[in-house]
Amino acid sequence: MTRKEQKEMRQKQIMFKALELFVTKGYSETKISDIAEALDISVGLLFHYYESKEKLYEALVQMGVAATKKPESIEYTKPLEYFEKFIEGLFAAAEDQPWVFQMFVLMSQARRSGIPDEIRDLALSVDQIDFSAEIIRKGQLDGSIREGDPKALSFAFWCSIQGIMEQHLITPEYPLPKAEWITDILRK
Amino acid sequence: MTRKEQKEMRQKQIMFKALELFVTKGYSETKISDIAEALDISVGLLFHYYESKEKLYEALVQMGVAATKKPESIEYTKPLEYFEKFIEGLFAAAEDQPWVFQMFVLMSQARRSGIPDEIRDLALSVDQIDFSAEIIRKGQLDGSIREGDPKALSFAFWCSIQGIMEQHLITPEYPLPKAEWITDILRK
DNA sequence: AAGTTCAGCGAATATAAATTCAATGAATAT
DNA sequence: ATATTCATTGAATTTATATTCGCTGAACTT
Repeated sequence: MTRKEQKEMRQKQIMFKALELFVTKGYSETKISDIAEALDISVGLLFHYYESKEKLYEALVQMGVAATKKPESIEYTKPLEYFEKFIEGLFAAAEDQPWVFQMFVLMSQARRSGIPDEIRDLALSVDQIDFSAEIIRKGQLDGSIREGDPKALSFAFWCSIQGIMEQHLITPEYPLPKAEWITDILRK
Repeated sequence: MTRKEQKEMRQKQIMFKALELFVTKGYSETKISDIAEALDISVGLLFHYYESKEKLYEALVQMGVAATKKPESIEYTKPLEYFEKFIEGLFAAAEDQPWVFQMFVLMSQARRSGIPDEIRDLALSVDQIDFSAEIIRKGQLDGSIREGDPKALSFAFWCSIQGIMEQHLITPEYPLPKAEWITDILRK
């Protein structure tokens, strides 16, 4: 293995393990040494790759922003379909690509307080609520989505998703809900 | 003011401020000195009242357990009513008694990992999911609640509530959803 | 009204976690 | 072949925060 490959592999290793621990245990509750131990590497090596815990966190958020901006936009004709497909895609990823799920939670958490402004702003740059409110407005026009402030509806929808995903990471033994149950928050 | 009164007042002051900060900033992100500064008291005084940060946290969870167990059980005839009334009560409290709201979030967070077992077990002792699953089962029998694993439905419902409340504490400017939108997760 | 308790303070200490650094040897470059 | 780079380590250091402690004066007790 070339050094370049090795380097990239380590970086990925560290990021994905950090992602996992940050979303399950919490950022502050996760010690650098927890990550190092989980990967069976020294603490020093971690600092060789990331200059600080905060930078590592920031790198994760950057990765999340990049992943979100990828133009794999969801195909849909009816507004409700958009939300349904989104949830199904997300829940399907829960098993084989846990990082998709974890990243979603990380991004939501990064928008909260207690996070350095610079990082929070990054995370806020890909906020779903306003975008979804637009789709909801369309759905209200064609009668598929219930009446009410589109932003409030969007808020309710995304917070529900968020709550479900956070909990699922911690207690994966509970079955995930059907996508339909959640979209019924919006359905007329 | 007698000393006894003074003592009780301080204890309450400390607890409610800690509750507020713990749920908005997070437990680890809240420094003891943050609490002291917010109350304009010395750090030493805080330790005069609570022997450690963790004990303070535990005292809060104890308070939450006690509050939950109070037999102010919700009156209802139809199962869905139970959930609707619960949400309405909770959301109504958001303005005038923020601590009700905050306490609910604290209890949910205390059930997660990263929390000392002893405290988590306390919080788990008043877990809603199993209790609600029973009510959901009844609702399925009388046809008011949709088909599906009652536990999964209960999980979806409570996680949604949790997600909404957590976010509301951090961005109170977003309007809270109508109770009906959320109960439609369960409605047939 | 003298003695005791206790709220309250702030500086000193302890602890835990993040971060630095010098040393090593294997991979790469010249 | 020799020199240079760099992944890696573990011990030393720094930093952040929790916790302790001795002191003070006001409130209670007898």
